[in-house]
Amino acid sequence: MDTVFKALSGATRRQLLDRLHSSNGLSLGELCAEMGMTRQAVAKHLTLLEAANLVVVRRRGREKLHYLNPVPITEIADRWIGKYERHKVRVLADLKRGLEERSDG
Amino acid sequence: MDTVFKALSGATRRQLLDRLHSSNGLSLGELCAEMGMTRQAVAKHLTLLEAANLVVVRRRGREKLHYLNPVPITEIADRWIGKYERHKVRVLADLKRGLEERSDG
DNA sequence: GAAATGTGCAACTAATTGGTTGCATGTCAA
DNA sequence: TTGACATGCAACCAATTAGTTGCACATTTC
Repeated sequence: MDTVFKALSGATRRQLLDRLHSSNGLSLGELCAEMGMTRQAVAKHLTLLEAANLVVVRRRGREKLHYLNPVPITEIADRWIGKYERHKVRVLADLKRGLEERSDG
Repeated sequence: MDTVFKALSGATRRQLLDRLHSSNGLSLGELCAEMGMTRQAVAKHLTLLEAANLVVVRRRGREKLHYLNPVPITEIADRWIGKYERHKVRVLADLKRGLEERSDG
């Protein structure tokens, strides 16, 4: 659980999750594109994401394919939002998002 | 949004949220108890939690009361879990939790 | 099997972070 | 208005982190 928060704490790692969210199953090389840093740096970040089980990998020949695993993310909310509180909070969040989209979205 | 992840990245700050989750509206002094560090350190952590809007405060005389705000936490999940994917992932998370409770809980 | 491609591992540096100490400010009670 | 309590602010230090460079290993292709 600790590892999940650690993994999510870095902007680079969140960006990697964004990439995988919009295009799942990318290789290390593909993930490096547009990241503006060395391949080794990206690989280190992916190691943390794997340790947190936020990313799972599958090898294909010399390539390593990365897939986003959303389960640990839901467990974050479960820690501080009670089961019967969820719906109420979701309504609030949706309302907030709606207002933001109208004003500056 | 960035500030939320930064705030959640520290174990001490997560512990503070735990305290507020089980007993909302505590003062700085009350939050310091059982934290095993100086008041100033705790105050710094609370500053970050406020900046992230995870904690909102209300002054009462010379005291500063702290309240947990769960909305930013739901927004984390929204970033990487699509609206129509939520239900499926929740079922998986509940299943996982159920299995864990049976085995080692 | 040699070259090109894709990845793995380790040492190093600059910047950030988590905690400390010391002192200042504001509020309540007598 | 003095003393006690609750909090605020700033300088400082040790440990962690984000990125780098350099080299090694594995797989495909010719």
